[in-house]
Amino acid sequence: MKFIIRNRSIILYGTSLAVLLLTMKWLEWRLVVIDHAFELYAGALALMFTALGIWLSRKLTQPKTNTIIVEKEVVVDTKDFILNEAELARLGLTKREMEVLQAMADGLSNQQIGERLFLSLNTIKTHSSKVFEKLEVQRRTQAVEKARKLKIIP
Amino acid sequence: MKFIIRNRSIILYGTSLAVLLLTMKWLEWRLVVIDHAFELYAGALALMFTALGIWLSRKLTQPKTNTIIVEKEVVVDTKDFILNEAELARLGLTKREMEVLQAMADGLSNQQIGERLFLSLNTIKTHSSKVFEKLEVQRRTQAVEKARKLKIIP
DNA sequence: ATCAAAATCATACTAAAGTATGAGGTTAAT
DNA sequence: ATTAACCTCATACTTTAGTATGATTTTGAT
Repeated sequence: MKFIIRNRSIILYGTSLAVLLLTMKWLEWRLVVIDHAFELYAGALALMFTALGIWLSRKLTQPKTNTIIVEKEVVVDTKDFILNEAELARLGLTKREMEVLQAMADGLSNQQIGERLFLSLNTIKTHSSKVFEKLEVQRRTQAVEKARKLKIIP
Repeated sequence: MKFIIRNRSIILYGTSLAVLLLTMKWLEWRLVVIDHAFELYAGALALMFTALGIWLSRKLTQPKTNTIIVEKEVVVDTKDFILNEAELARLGLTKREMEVLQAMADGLSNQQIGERLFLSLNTIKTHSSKVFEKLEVQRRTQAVEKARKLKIIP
């Protein structure tokens, strides 16, 4: 059953051919009677098979597809923080200094930063002072502001 | 000339038809000699016109267009700060408190904020304390952090 | 191995930030 | 006119931040 469904085009084509050949056979007899109708007969045949060809073509060939790609702009919320490595290099902030700066940006107190990084309060003070020097600021709030502007922290 | 180019398919079809009819005429003569070749002749005719039909179909049908919409991510620098008025209302920050908060976010010291807003240092301290209360934080850095997260300052 | 930069921590100090409380003055709504 | 919220400022105090200086230790590069 599935075979029939799958190959129905081929079967149909075969059947059509058979039917047409029979028709031709009948017309063959007609030709004896009305002799000069041959051109009409041939024309009809041509038309029929042309139609069959067209139909076949449509059935059997998958349609041509012109794929039109339309680019739709999707606004992506710029979490896209691109670290400004040039600035970072220029400023010469060390790893630890960056960590302290980041913690400051998170709103932590020096005490809390010390706890986070397992360092003493004094060490944090030293580091933050260095950060301020390098960023040429006086306060942690300014440091965070500037660091954000320079894209060295998110 | 343009007419020829535009309708070349039709012209070709017509020409093919003419050629085939001539072929048939020739074959008609052949039929007299080899009589039972008629089935072969018909079969050939059928095949030819089927092929013609297929060719015609392919030429004449315009291709289907599959429009594929590709979502392309476009990075838009979200300067687009949308003030979260809901949060602002919920927190109940006053005008002055907002001004102080903004100045804090700009990295100013309380002294500088006082100068900017023509207020005394003590007034700024009062305001900032209120801001901290309302934002439920202890330090200015945390206040700025939270305010930014809540989208009440850029 | 040596040298410089980085990292750690301390002490001592100053400056700024933050808290608590109270007291007038202004303004807008009832 | 009264009330409540807001704004202003002050004093007194505590806490945190920031500066200056110096010492010791790690670490990476020559």
